Amino acid sequence: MQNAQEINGRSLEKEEGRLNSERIVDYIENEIIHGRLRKGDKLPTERRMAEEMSVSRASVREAVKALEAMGVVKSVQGSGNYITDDPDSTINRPLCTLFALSDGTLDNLLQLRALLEIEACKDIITAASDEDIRELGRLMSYDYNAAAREQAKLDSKFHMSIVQLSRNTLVRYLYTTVLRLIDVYRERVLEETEQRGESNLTKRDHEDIVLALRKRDLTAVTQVLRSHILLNKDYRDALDRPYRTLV
Amino acid sequence: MQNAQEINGRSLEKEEGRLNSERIVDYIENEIIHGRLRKGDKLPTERRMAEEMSVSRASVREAVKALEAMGVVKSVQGSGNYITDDPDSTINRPLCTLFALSDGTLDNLLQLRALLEIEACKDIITAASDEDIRELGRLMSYDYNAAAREQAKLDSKFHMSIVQLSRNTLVRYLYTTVLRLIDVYRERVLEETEQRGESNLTKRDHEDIVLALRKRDLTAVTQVLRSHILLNKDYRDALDRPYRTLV
DNA sequence: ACAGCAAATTGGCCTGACCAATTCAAAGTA
DNA sequence: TACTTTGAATTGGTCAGGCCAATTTGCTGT
Repeated sequence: MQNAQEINGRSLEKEEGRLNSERIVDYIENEIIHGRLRKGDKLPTERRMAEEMSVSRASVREAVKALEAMGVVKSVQGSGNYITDDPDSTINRPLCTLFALSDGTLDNLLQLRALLEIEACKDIITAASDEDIRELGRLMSYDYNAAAREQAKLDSKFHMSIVQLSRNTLVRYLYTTVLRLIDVYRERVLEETEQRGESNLTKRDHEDIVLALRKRDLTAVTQVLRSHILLNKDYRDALDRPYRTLV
Repeated sequence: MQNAQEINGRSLEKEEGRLNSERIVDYIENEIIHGRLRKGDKLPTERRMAEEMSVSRASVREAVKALEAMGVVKSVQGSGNYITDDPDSTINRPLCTLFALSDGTLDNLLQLRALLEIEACKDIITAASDEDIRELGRLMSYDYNAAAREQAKLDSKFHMSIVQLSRNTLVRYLYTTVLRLIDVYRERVLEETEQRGESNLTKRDHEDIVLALRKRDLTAVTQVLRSHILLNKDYRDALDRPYRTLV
């Protein structure tokens, strides 16, 4: 088998120390970072890549699976491997298990959540249209007497909608992940305690948030958000325990 | 070949739709999240896992490579696969290419960086010891006349040291990643423009930061950090261009 | 022009083999 | 006894080549 190869004039020599699959991952990552491969593009066939890079298909597959784990590639049987950028499946899972490994606490999560959401609100206050904010108001008017589980879902949706108005891609991505991590815990709590009313507090908070946004009052929105997120009594008992032990 | 299997009483039936490698990833992730596998632990042999789960070693390897891409596992030839939690190799690369895919701008990055570092400073001001802050001061006193590249490296180290004092695991992790993304760009700039003095500004800022921390003055530290990070003229021309086009 | 079907394509998975780094225990030595 | 050496066993890295299953493609007949 050959050892040196060229693809697009780029050398793919068998470097010392690096695994085949790593080299392939690097190559594809590079193509992406430099814009030669873009969202939706189809990668060459596994068999073809294997041949071009003079490696076995097994190595190529390991690379593809790695990229898929990073959420950069999506495999479709019978069709091909495609570049994607789903922020959900992406950073999400890695960050989740990583966080579990790291003895991070629930409080860590909530703190970051508040940080990101407040940042998004800054953007909203300075740049969002009145219509955008009105839309948030509509999202807010859901049934606050529905089942707890359903309600939690809508609550998440409300907050997600806020953050989606941020102009910062990274903030939107990370918030998605952080909120999901929190939701996992929330779900767990719901399983155990099942139901419980008291969503009036939530309703009140949500109204206050939208109101403050409408007034473009950052101080107010910051205050409400901090208490809404950080002082939620559902979390109080668990704040300082490692997230890992909660889910 | 068998289809149903049990490991630790947990069923691993061949579910519809899920890939073998995915099932294995899920299984291991789960073991981690629930604390049954911890940092430093060694995974079972690839051959053993393959046998236990009734799949081929190829599938197991795809799963292991996926976990490695997420930074959760580290493979060592001849030795084994180990649970790790290196925040560097971890979230870092995925986030990097993902960010490249997403049209995120350099400004997005800097904004988030400021956010995280200021959050860390809050922690420092309320909880760090005077000794910790003195240590920062020592880190700061490096040669501000060294080569630009060397200087950039020390600058990063200084800021990293600040954030490492945060009690929030997630903040520390994310900052590492964000800073690295920025450094990639910075490195690029250095390659092009090569050298240039003017590090007195940096020196001044760093002094101000440590001073403000020493005084436990959050307002001051916030102000200095924001201008230090956001108003750096090196970035000015590139702020609104997609990060992808910069590296 | 369209619907239906069959072949080609493409990813998913398996077997079984060999290499290379590491580990480990037995044998040898000081 | 304690340390070193060394070779076998272990374990990840890679390969070849095959079969299956989903999808795509293109031909065919209406």
